Amino acid sequence: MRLVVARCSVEYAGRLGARLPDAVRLVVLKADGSIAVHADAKAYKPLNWMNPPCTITEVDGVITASNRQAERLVIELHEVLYDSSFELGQDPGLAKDGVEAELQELLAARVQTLGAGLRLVRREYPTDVGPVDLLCRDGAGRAVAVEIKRIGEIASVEQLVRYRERLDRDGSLSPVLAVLAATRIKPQARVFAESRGVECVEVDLEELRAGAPADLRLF
Amino acid sequence: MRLVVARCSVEYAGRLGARLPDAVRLVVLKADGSIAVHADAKAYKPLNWMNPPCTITEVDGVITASNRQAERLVIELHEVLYDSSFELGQDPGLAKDGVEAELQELLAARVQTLGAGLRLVRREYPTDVGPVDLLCRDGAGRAVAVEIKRIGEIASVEQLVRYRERLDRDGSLSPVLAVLAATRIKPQARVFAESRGVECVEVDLEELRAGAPADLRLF
DNA sequence: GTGTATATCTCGGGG
DNA sequence: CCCCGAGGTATACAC
Repeated sequence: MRLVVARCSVEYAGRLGARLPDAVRLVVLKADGSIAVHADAKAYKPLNWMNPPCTITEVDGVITASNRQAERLVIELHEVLYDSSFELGQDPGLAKDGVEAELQELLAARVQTLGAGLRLVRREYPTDVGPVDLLCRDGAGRAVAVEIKRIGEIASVEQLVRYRERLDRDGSLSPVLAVLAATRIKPQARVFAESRGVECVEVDLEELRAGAPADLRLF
Repeated sequence: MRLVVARCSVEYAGRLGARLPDAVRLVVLKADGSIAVHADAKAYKPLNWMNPPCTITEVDGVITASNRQAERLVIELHEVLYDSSFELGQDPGLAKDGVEAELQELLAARVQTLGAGLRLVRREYPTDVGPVDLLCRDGAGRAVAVEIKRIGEIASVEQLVRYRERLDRDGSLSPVLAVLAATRIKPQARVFAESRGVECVEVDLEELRAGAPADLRLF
């Protein structure tokens, strides 16, 4: 990893055009061939960048990065305050929990949390517009499509309605009920769900993790 | 801006949990109070970070950042290879073109590109599910809702259909036509648009910029 | 503040 | 290769 702090101007031409006037910035050149330009604000987003694979050349204080799509990033270094390289090695990587995948796993093991009498048919049930998170049958044998989200928004409802529409074409499933399950469902999403006949269920991640669904805790 | 290169381990607890084992990484502490941890790969995304506003403390080689939502980022520095600060000053900022905003501006000035006889009623016409990019009337006086995208996808069509549904409740507008305008429209979006009675128009950004719509160039 | 839409989104997975 | 979905998305903007 090479770190350059320099007064520089930057120009990007590709999916859009962008220009950065002369100022002091941090330029990071990483081992994977990527390059990023950072200002002294915003933790997450670089001002300009190019992802690998790209080829980077440096001639007379002008760093040029370009890729296969003919995007170009040109950094003119006017005054270099710092320029040094470090050997970092491969990163062992990031372990995560609490994402949608975990929620799906927990709910698949306890679909009755989503409605009394529900039983799981399949996770990631395939349709030709994408996989349904959970396909279930309720106590009366009706098919139930479940979409799982951390945050339930309008787009989540639309996604689910798209799936239901497809599943309804299958005579062995139709008519299909739809349930949106999320740790939080935004009010407007709830209203929209109502208008589309989609049931909303808010689930408690901590309770699911503890292994005791709320409906069993009542006793 | 303070740059620290160090062997470190990192832990984040908040919207999810994440843990980074011991390895050499770059830690960037910016003037706006943000902090980011980078590996030697991926131009854009830090491994871990915390956005401002957050409070950062450092005690005995342990940097802790926390924010109002009680998220916590803890970086344990085990071996510091480099640690230095730079004065960068305020960045003059990024000028962009070619984004959706430019496309909307160009199309607003030349709505006839989207259909003969069209005239603009309003940009960002408000509905209670969000603003319609362009509201127009066609030669026959019918209301036309236009959604503008760089890339037209299925979600774009659904967004537009949502708007149309709302606008149709207004007797002075109903029945409302819908047009999806984009520099590129994906095939599946096109099929879906057809099924929803949404017209698709691909527009040429270069031609729009040149100021001469295609339909006028025929003569 | 919440809610909505955009992004050079990035990133990963599946066909 | 493209398409699609998730993200601690971040970020801007309207209400």
